[in-house]
Amino acid sequence: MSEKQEGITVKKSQDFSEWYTQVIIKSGFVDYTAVSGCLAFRPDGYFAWEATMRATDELFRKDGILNVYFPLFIPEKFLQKEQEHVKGFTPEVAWVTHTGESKLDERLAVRPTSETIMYDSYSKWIRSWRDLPMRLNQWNNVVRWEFKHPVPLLRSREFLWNEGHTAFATKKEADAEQDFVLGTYEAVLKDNLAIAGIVGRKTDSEKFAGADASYSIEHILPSGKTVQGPDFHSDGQRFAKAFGITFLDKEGKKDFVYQNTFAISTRELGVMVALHGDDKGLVIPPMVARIQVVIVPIYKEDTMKEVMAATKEIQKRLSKKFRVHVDDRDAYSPGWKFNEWEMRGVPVRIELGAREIKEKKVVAARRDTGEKAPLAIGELEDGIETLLDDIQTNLYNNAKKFLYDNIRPAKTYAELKKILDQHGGMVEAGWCGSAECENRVKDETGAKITNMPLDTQKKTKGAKCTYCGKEAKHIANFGRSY
RNA sequence: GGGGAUGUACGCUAACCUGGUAGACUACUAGCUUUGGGAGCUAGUCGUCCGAGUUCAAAUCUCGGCAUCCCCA
Repeated sequence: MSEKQEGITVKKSQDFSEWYTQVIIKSGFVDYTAVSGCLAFRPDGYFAWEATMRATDELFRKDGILNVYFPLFIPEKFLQKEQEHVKGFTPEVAWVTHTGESKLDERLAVRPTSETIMYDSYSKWIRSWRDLPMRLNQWNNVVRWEFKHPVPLLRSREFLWNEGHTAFATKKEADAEQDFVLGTYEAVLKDNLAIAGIVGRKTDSEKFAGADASYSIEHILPSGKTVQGPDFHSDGQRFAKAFGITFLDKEGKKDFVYQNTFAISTRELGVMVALHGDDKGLVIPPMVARIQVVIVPIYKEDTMKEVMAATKEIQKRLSKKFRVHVDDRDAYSPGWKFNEWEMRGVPVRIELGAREIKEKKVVAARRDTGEKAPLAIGELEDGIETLLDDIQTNLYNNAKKFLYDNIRPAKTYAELKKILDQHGGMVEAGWCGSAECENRVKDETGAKITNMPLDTQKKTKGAKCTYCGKEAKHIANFGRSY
């Protein structure tokens, strides 16, 4: 606790960008470093990522996905092997060209994603149908040096993520993985970061470089902009053909594997901050909070001994079930501490003074609503547990409500434009499926198709493309994205 | 991809136009005093984004770079 900061000086509703930057930095979640676009994750921020990572990893592991690790560097010739892939990533690759004073014969890419280096190994590891499915995953960092204007977490040049890379004998088996992965990501987001998103299919022009089809979970931020969350790609046999990943099937016939890739990244932490934070600062969902409960002892000189003894006692009890911190700094007033812990987003604060000791109750303040309520010291564990559960649920419900409140249907193109300008968010509209209409809308409004939600596709009957008026093949969500 | 604005201490800001001892608040350190919603006093520490140019002299003027923010595509 070496530094203290003033509070947040702008309102979330008035200047979202400024608010976001202030909250994320002043709360001590992450910080800028000397390298533009590359962040330092501070203990609270990294804890939230670790919690998200652990939850995801656990679900992957239970389903049979195994963790591996591949090099940070990728030989240039590997990137060249799949043409769509190289086209998509080349503009943003950072290169290693020298070691010491000598120039490398072949420069090495700092991985923007690991398909190419992993699949080179897959081609050696996979020989028979007995080797399949091969479902591997790695937790690592990647670098995409494209951005003109980085935004902490939401658009960082280096970010942390998982990259799952699986290989199957048949398309059917490969496709069957999609529901599991997207369902896992949805659950992880809900149960940990308390955020929601729209699951859908990307259009051909927005799909992953090298994939046959891409699926994503899309978020809406309070600024009205959309942001892509976790994704899943059906790669078909494209990479298998480029990297020679073949196997002999039961009949002794040689075939290429069918592959999927999928990822969730530290960008989700940015979405969490953006959605839950308020004018007082950060609000961290209990599941990912490094400190879930902060105890602020309140004493005068004559009550100090008694209050500190009670504080230690309660700390000892609560630490068995929760992540607890006691703020015993003598130099600061209780009011100062309240403000600081609120800015840092700690879910529950316990106020404990002579008055509480006498009444055998503490004051518990919840960060999400700001409500203060007495809790009986005798039943403190239950009371805190209920409170933390409530906060987690409440944050998720609010995030979900915000999401759906900001998706509005449009029947006509004029309506679509009007909604984008007035509200931002997503506009649900019919689309004929042509790249031409998609691009026209993008050029004219700046909004692209975030995805085509899986659960609205049945509404296409009778719907028209909002741009050309022809019969709609899809219901698409349009939004201006980060 | 195009345009605009801004860079002074951890943060916020003054001096810049009109070149001449970088100052306030906050934070930080020490001591005293205080402690139920950002407490006070005293003393101290820390700064002109980087590089080049003009000049006796540059935070200030010029050029370049870098960074941050905003708008448009």
